[in-house]
Amino acid sequence: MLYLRLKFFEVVTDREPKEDKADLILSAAQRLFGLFGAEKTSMREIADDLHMSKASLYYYFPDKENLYKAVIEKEQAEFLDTLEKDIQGNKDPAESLRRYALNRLSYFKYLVNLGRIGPASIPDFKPLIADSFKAFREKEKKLVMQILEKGEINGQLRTNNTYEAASLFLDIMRGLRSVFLNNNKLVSINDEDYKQLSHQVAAATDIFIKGLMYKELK
Amino acid sequence: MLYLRLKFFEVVTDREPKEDKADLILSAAQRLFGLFGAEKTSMREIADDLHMSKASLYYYFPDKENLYKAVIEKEQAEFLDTLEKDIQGNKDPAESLRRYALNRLSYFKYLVNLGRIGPASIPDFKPLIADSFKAFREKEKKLVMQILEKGEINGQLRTNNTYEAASLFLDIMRGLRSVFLNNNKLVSINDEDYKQLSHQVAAATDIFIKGLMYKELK
DNA sequence: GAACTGACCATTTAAACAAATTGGTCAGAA
DNA sequence: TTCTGACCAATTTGTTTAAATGGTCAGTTC
Repeated sequence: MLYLRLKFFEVVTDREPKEDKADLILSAAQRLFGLFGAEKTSMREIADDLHMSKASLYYYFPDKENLYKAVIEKEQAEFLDTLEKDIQGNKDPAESLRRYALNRLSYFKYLVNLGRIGPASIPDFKPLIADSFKAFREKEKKLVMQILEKGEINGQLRTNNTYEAASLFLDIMRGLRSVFLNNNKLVSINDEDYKQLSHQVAAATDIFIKGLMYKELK
Repeated sequence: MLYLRLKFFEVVTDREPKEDKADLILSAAQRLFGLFGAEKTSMREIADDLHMSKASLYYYFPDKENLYKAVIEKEQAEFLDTLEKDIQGNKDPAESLRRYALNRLSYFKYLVNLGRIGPASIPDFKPLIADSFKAFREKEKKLVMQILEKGEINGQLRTNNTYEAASLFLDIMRGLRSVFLNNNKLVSINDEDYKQLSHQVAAATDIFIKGLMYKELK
């Protein structure tokens, strides 16, 4: 009976945080990677932080690279989710595009300020991580294509090729972020920087939308 | 008389190549910097290449950084010159913008294939060189502003703020180049790459122009 | 049998030191 | 005025050694 109570108690505490071990590891890794960068965070540190053996980490994740990948994909999934919901709720394609641009910028700021993007990640991503990013961009592209197609249908926007237009738009956005980072040699983005970049991104989005709304005048 | 002939002869040979020593040094440096990168080219190598003493280089250029700066500014001046002429000859602003974009791309290809831009230049430019690039971008901006203003006058293009529009356009162009380089991890640009990038840049320029030509429909 | 561990290993990385190379100077020769 | 060899401080490069790291595995623990 004592045994049963103990067991029951343990089950309860185990359920209350609603996180299994893999999630705990993921969170710790996320925090430490954000603190020191993935390269400067050892598996030992993560294990110590969780008061568990390093070997245990390898029970849940095959290697460090896959752990890092899992952290990144978790964040990407979260972002894509909120993005999708935001778009679904909105009817006007032009407005959706504008909202995408600013949401994406906010995610960018988050990544930069966590050191996930920038000079620190110079020994740039290994193949596995690069694949994650590529897949993420493809998902983004699909979302933007959906927006453009909606605009196409109601005759508001016109593009010969939705895929190309979406690619171009995303590359322009990405390019502006990249140039902004390079121009200012930033390691973190404060409110002032963010305001400036938002302004530029909004302006670019606006012109892009108008460019797609353009009608030949006869 | 013999002395006079000798002197005369020397003056002639000196004029024929039409290059003084500083130019010779500049050319050698340009070639070697292009070959090995500025950081991996020593002043000794440049001097040896010219069969002169290293100390002589310092008679013409105060230090290595300024020599590198001179090389870069020489190239920039040449590019800006051809650009300016190309624009002056053209009457249609939209067409001028399109031509600028492609000319600028060609200069970009030149710089990349010379190793002047890309992963090799990671310990990125010191203050002096950064200033040169900044000045170059300002000159570019002025040129684009001229184009936009011409469009403004004949009512073809409309922008609230020519300066901002020019900045945005240049940042978009720069961003696309940057993204292209990062995406493909390129060290040199072949014809296939170039064609692809040209296409994208042309498409972006087109949408940008249409965005500025947009008229509110009532 | 699933969850976990300490001890172990091969490979990277860091530290420490010496040797070579580098950017830059200068008195003086041509 | 143009150019040089000899020279210097500082950085880069090579080399060796020690420590730390990612990863494995036989074997406990529950």
